[in-house]
Formats: sequence, structure tokens, C-alpha cells
Amino acid sequence: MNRTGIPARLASHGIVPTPQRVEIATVLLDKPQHLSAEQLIDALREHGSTVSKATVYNTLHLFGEKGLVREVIVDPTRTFFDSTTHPHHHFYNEDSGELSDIPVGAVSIRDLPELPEGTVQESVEVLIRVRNRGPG
Amino acid sequence: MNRTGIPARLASHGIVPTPQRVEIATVLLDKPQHLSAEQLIDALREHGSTVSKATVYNTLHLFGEKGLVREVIVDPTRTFFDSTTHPHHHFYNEDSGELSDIPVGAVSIRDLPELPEGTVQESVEVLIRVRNRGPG
DNA sequence: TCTCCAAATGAGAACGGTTTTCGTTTATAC
DNA sequence: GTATAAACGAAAACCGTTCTCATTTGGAGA
Repeated sequence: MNRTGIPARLASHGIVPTPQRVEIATVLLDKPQHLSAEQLIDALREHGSTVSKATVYNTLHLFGEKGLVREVIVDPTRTFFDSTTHPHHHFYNEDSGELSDIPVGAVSIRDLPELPEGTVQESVEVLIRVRNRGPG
Repeated sequence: MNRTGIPARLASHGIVPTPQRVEIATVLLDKPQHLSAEQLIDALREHGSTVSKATVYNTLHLFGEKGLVREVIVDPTRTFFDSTTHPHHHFYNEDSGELSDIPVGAVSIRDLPELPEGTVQESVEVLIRVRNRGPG
């Protein structure tokens, strides 16, 4: 169902399922994961895909707008794309550059604050930065 | 106390208070605020300072390492430096690019999760992304 | 089937915030 | 005064991302 399901999944999000988009979605949405654009391009190449960098970026932004992936900003040098879109939070290992999920329910917010005048809430993100425990 | 206090404040953080560092700290630490490097350079220029870009970046990183400012990453295009270092959280207005503090105590985390194997916690950050309320 | 048109793709150039390079200046020690 | 290391700064390099624009693709209608 995975491979055949991708085009339908794109369509259900209002995305025209072109071959390139299907390739990208097949690799990125294969499992819960967080990939940078560069990592995704590498993965695509390993799968024999030849999609261009421009299309990968265009597609990632399109997927983001349509709610098929979530953009995660934790590092000034690259953006991560999260194949899991339901609400959850993240650990970011600053030593390894690895982004991982905090199990749903393992953390929750108490007392959401009043928003700044004239604004509407977009998202609530909790990020726990960690480092590898040093020797000792 | 502000101007005379800055060199001592740097020194107390293990930072040699050179003229440039004092200029930078004087502008950035003047009040609770969040400035990007570019905004800070503009502010320095308005104060008559001629510090170079390289020194501003070097200094900001040094201040960050020494715990004098906090780096806030919410936008892939620029890093913000927060003059308030005690624990607090942020609103980020994606329309205006404005970063603001969530009042301390207005939000708190329930049930911190277990950290990934072999890691130690660095920080816990809550970010609430907002947008300007559209007309209507 | 042929044409037209709009959307999508891709190669490579451009962009822009940040980092690096490396020669010069400054501060401190002796 | 001289040596030495740290700090500074101008400009180039860097690099992830965006942009340009020519080409390709896919559908609608003739």
C-alpha cells in the first residue's frame, strides 16, 4: 500500500502527483524521520532518482504548505523536514545534529499564554536541546 | 551604572573587555531585546561604532559561549541574540519577523521526558509561532 | 492526431547570512 | 624598547537556499 498509496495521498492534500513528487514523497514519507534537504537528495540518489535540487526544494515547500510534512528549524545551517505532522515535540542533539521525536504525551504545556495583540497562533513547539554526555 | 558596569560584567563572565566588546555589549545588553547580527550592526553604527562585521560575529559567539547572551533559532535566514538569559520562552511572529518574550510563568512544561540514551539536557525551549490576524 | 497553454522541471547562476583568511593593530609581559 | 599572543577588520570564501529562464510535460480543445 505504500507505493501505490503515495499518489492518492498527495492528491488528497491537493498536490498534483507528478513523478518527481511521488519519488520525493516515497522516500521522505517512508517512515517517521527528519531529513534535511541535502540528506533527502542523497537518499533520493541512492534510490536511483535524478530529481533536481530545485525541484526538491520546491516540492518540500509545497508539501509544507499543504501539510504533508512539517518544517523544523533548530539549526541555523539547515532546515529539517519532518515526515510526522501530528503534534509532537523534539529533541535536538547539538553534537550529532540528530533530531528525534519526544514521545507524544511525554511532555505537555500548562497554561498557554495570551497571544500578542492582533495575532493568531500558528503552532506550539517544544525543543529540548541535548548534548552527548561527556566521559566521566 | 550601565556604561561603567559593562566592562565588569564582561570580566565576571571571563570575557576580556576590549573596546569593541564593550561597545557591542553596551548596545545589546542595554535592555531586554532580541536582535539579529544585522540589526545589531545597524544599531552599533547609529551609536557611532565602527566595529567590523567579523568582530561582531566573533563577539556574539563568544558572548553566547560565556552565557552573556542567548542564541535563539527560529528562522532559517538569521539568528537572533537575546539579551535576556534567564529561562523564558518566545513568541515568533512569522509575518513581521519579530521575536518577543513569553512572560515567565505564563507557560510551563509538565512532565519532562526521559532524555535519549547518553545525553544531557542543554535547554528546554518553547516557541509559539503566530501570524498577524487577517482582516475579518 | 496536432496545437496551444499552463504547470512543472532542472541546470546553473545568484543570493545573503555567516565564516574564514590572513595581514595589521593592540595589549601585556619582561 | 622588544617579544608574544590576542584581538581586530577588510575582503574573500562558504554553502544552504532561492531564483532565472529555457525546456519538458500533460491536458484541453480543434
